[in-house]
Amino acid sequence: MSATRCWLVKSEPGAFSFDDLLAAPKKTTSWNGVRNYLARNYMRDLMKKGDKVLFYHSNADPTAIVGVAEVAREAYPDPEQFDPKSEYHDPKSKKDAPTWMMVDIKAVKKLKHPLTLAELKGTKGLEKMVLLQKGSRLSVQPVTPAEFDVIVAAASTARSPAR
DNA sequence: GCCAACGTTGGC
DNA sequence: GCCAACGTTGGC
Repeated sequence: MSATRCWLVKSEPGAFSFDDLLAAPKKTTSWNGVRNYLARNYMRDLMKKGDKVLFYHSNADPTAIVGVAEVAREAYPDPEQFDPKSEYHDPKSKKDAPTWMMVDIKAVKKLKHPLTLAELKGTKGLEKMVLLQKGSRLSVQPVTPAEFDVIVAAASTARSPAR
Protein backbone atom coordinates (compact mmCIF):
# COMPACT_ATOMS: atom_id res chain seq x y z
CA MET A 1 0.00 0.00 0.00
CA SER A 2 1.13 3.51 -0.60
CA ALA A 3 1.75 5.46 2.55
CA THR A 4 -0.79 8.08 3.38
CA ARG A 5 0.77 11.45 3.09
CA CYS A 6 0.43 14.09 5.74
CA TRP A 7 0.07 17.81 5.33
CA LEU A 8 -0.31 21.04 7.20
CA VAL A 9 -2.49 23.94 6.15
CA LYS A 10 -2.44 27.41 7.62
CA SER A 11 -5.42 29.61 8.19
CA GLU A 12 -5.93 32.85 10.02
CA PRO A 13 -8.65 32.07 12.57
CA GLY A 14 -10.11 35.53 12.04
CA ALA A 15 -10.79 34.51 8.45
CA PHE A 16 -11.49 30.79 8.87
CA SER A 17 -10.83 28.84 12.06
CA PHE A 18 -10.97 25.14 12.86
CA ASP A 19 -14.22 25.79 14.69
CA ASP A 20 -15.56 27.27 11.47
CA LEU A 21 -14.62 24.03 9.74
CA LEU A 22 -16.38 21.96 12.43
CA ALA A 23 -19.46 24.12 11.96
CA ALA A 24 -19.44 23.89 8.16
CA PRO A 25 -21.86 21.59 6.32
CA LYS A 26 -20.41 18.05 6.50
CA LYS A 27 -17.51 19.66 8.38
CA THR A 28 -16.04 20.23 4.95
CA THR A 29 -14.80 23.23 3.02
CA SER A 30 -13.05 23.89 -0.24
CA TRP A 31 -9.53 25.14 0.36
CA ASN A 32 -9.82 27.98 -2.10
CA GLY A 33 -7.72 31.05 -2.58
CA VAL A 34 -4.28 29.44 -2.57
CA ARG A 35 -2.21 31.50 -5.02
CA ASN A 36 1.25 30.07 -4.56
CA TYR A 37 2.62 27.67 -7.14
CA LEU A 38 4.35 25.26 -4.79
CA ALA A 39 1.29 25.00 -2.58
CA ARG A 40 -0.81 24.56 -5.72
CA ASN A 41 1.44 21.75 -6.90
CA TYR A 42 1.10 19.89 -3.61
CA MET A 43 -2.68 20.11 -3.83
CA ARG A 44 -2.86 19.30 -7.53
CA ASP A 45 -0.30 16.50 -7.70
CA LEU A 46 0.11 14.91 -4.33
CA MET A 47 -2.85 15.36 -2.00
CA LYS A 48 -5.01 12.26 -2.10
CA LYS A 49 -8.36 11.52 -0.57
CA GLY A 50 -7.90 10.41 3.02
CA ASP A 51 -4.55 12.14 3.52
CA LYS A 52 -4.25 13.58 7.01
CA VAL A 53 -4.05 17.35 7.40
CA LEU A 54 -2.92 19.34 10.40
CA PHE A 55 -4.81 22.59 10.81
CA TYR A 56 -2.65 25.50 11.93
CA HIS A 57 -3.77 28.92 13.08
CA SER A 58 -1.43 31.66 11.87
CA ASN A 59 -1.57 35.29 12.92
CA ALA A 60 -3.37 34.09 16.02
CA ASP A 61 -2.99 34.21 19.76
CA PRO A 62 -1.49 31.79 20.21
CA THR A 63 -0.31 30.46 16.88
CA ALA A 64 -0.90 26.73 17.12
CA ILE A 65 -1.89 23.46 15.51
CA VAL A 66 -5.48 23.12 16.67
CA GLY A 67 -7.00 20.21 14.82
CA VAL A 68 -6.74 17.30 12.43
CA ALA A 69 -8.57 17.17 9.12
CA GLU A 70 -8.38 15.02 6.02
CA VAL A 71 -8.56 15.44 2.29
CA ALA A 72 -12.19 14.85 1.31
CA ARG A 73 -11.91 15.62 -2.40
CA GLU A 74 -8.87 15.69 -4.64
CA ALA A 75 -7.82 18.66 -6.73
CA TYR A 76 -10.28 20.54 -8.91
CA PRO A 77 -10.26 24.09 -10.29
CA ASP A 78 -10.79 26.96 -7.87
CA PRO A 79 -13.80 28.79 -9.38
CA GLU A 80 -12.85 32.13 -7.87
CA GLN A 81 -9.96 32.55 -10.28
CA PHE A 82 -12.57 33.19 -12.99
CA ASP A 83 -14.67 35.61 -10.94
CA PRO A 84 -13.72 39.23 -11.68
CA LYS A 85 -15.36 40.30 -8.43
CA SER A 86 -13.34 37.91 -6.29
CA GLU A 87 -10.20 38.99 -4.52
CA TYR A 88 -8.75 35.75 -5.86
CA HIS A 89 -9.52 36.59 -9.47
CA ASP A 90 -6.73 35.76 -11.91
CA PRO A 91 -7.33 37.31 -15.34
CA LYS A 92 -4.49 35.26 -16.82
CA SER A 93 -6.08 31.93 -15.99
CA LYS A 94 -7.99 30.20 -18.78
CA LYS A 95 -11.09 28.10 -18.27
CA ASP A 96 -9.74 25.26 -20.37
CA ALA A 97 -6.44 25.34 -18.49
CA PRO A 98 -7.08 26.58 -14.96
CA THR A 99 -4.02 27.86 -13.16
CA TRP A 100 -5.28 27.38 -9.62
CA MET A 101 -6.55 24.20 -8.04
CA MET A 102 -7.99 23.38 -4.65
CA VAL A 103 -8.97 20.37 -2.57
CA ASP A 104 -11.74 19.84 -0.05
CA ILE A 105 -10.80 19.52 3.59
CA LYS A 106 -12.94 17.77 6.19
CA ALA A 107 -12.53 18.11 9.95
CA VAL A 108 -11.60 14.90 11.77
CA LYS A 109 -11.04 16.05 15.32
CA LYS A 110 -10.10 19.00 17.39
CA LEU A 111 -6.92 18.52 19.38
CA LYS A 112 -7.47 18.26 23.12
CA HIS A 113 -4.44 20.44 23.63
CA PRO A 114 -3.52 22.79 20.81
CA LEU A 115 0.20 22.66 20.17
CA THR A 116 1.58 26.16 20.11
CA LEU A 117 4.42 27.19 17.88
CA ALA A 118 6.62 27.53 20.96
CA GLU A 119 5.77 23.99 22.05
CA LEU A 120 6.41 22.64 18.57
CA LYS A 121 9.83 24.25 18.56
CA GLY A 122 10.64 22.46 21.79
CA THR A 123 9.37 19.05 20.69
CA LYS A 124 11.88 16.39 19.82
CA GLY A 125 11.51 14.96 16.35
CA LEU A 126 10.17 18.11 14.76
CA GLU A 127 13.51 19.80 14.13
CA LYS A 128 13.13 19.46 10.36
CA MET A 129 9.44 20.27 10.16
CA VAL A 130 8.75 22.71 7.31
CA LEU A 131 6.63 24.92 9.54
CA LEU A 132 9.57 25.51 11.88
CA GLN A 133 12.08 26.46 9.21
CA LYS A 134 13.09 30.08 9.17
CA GLY A 135 11.05 32.13 6.76
CA SER A 136 8.66 29.28 5.97
CA ARG A 137 5.54 30.86 4.55
CA LEU A 138 3.95 28.05 2.60
CA SER A 139 0.25 27.84 3.35
CA VAL A 140 0.09 24.18 2.29
CA GLN A 141 3.10 22.13 3.25
CA PRO A 142 4.11 18.48 3.61
CA VAL A 143 4.52 16.80 6.98
CA THR A 144 6.26 13.46 7.41
CA PRO A 145 4.25 10.60 8.96
CA ALA A 146 6.77 10.57 11.81
CA GLU A 147 6.20 14.27 12.48
CA PHE A 148 2.46 13.75 12.29
CA ASP A 149 2.62 10.97 14.89
CA VAL A 150 4.80 13.03 17.22
CA ILE A 151 2.36 15.92 17.03
CA VAL A 152 -0.75 13.83 17.62
CA ALA A 153 0.92 12.06 20.52
CA ALA A 154 2.03 15.34 22.07
CA ALA A 155 -1.45 16.75 21.71
CA SER A 156 -3.06 13.83 23.48
CA THR A 157 -0.81 13.89 26.52
CA ALA A 158 -0.85 16.52 29.22
CA ARG A 159 -0.19 20.08 28.27
CA SER A 160 3.28 21.23 29.18
CA PRO A 161 3.23 22.62 32.71
CA ALA A 162 2.66 26.33 32.64
CA ARG A 163 3.95 26.89 36.14
C1' DG B 1 18.45 35.57 -17.73
C1' DC B 2 19.58 38.89 -14.16
C1' DC B 3 18.19 41.50 -10.42
C1' DA B 4 16.01 45.54 -8.14
C1' DA B 5 11.65 46.94 -6.60
C1' DC B 6 7.57 45.81 -4.73
C1' DG B 7 3.86 43.22 -2.28
C1' DT B 8 2.69 39.65 1.04
C1' DT B 9 3.21 36.58 4.95
C1' DG B 10 3.47 35.92 9.56
C1' DG B 11 6.03 35.99 14.09
C1' DC B 12 6.82 39.01 17.60
C1' DG C 1 3.13 48.25 14.12
C1' DC C 2 7.61 46.49 12.85
C1' DC C 3 10.42 43.94 10.05
C1' DA C 4 12.67 39.70 8.08
C1' DA C 5 12.01 36.49 4.58
C1' DC C 6 10.05 35.13 0.56
C1' DG C 7 7.60 35.26 -4.18
C1' DT C 8 6.47 37.86 -8.21
C1' DT C 9 6.98 41.40 -11.57
C1' DG C 10 9.12 43.91 -15.02
C1' DG C 11 12.97 46.69 -17.05
C1' DC C 12 16.97 45.85 -19.37
